[in-house]
Amino acid sequence: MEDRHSAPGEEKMNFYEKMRIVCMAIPEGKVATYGQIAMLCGKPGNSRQVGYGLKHDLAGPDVPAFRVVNGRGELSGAIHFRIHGLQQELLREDGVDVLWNGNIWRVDLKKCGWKTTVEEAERFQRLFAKMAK
DNA sequence: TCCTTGACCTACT
DNA sequence: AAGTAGGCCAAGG
Repeated sequence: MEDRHSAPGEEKMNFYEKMRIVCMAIPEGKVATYGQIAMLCGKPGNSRQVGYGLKHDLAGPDVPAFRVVNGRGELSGAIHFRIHGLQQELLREDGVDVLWNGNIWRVDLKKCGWKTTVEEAERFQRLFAKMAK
């Protein structure tokens, strides 16, 4: 039982459902980090679960997983796409510059990172609360 | 339960 | 720039 310990009125939507909402909101031409998504889901510190969820398709189909990179702008999940090189290609189609540094593909977060505010994060929390009602 | 594994993160060199 | 150390935490064995 999952919400065995939840108090009355407490959040009922699970992490991966929230992940889907947040990922779908990443603007075209921008990228988000695992930590940023975890935070927007109301779970700062759960960045590893974002990667886990994407790897196992727990956020549902057609989520733009290719727009998710690590905190240094590296395409650390590229290896896990069905087709080799797919993430780079999709980002390029998005208009994002992807560079090979001799070891791993990366993007410039300063330039194409999705900038989110605390207000925006709070708006997501209210949305989740409403959806779980 | 305890232990290991990871599409991670920050701080520090 | 790139590498390391320590921390993080859900999942699965």
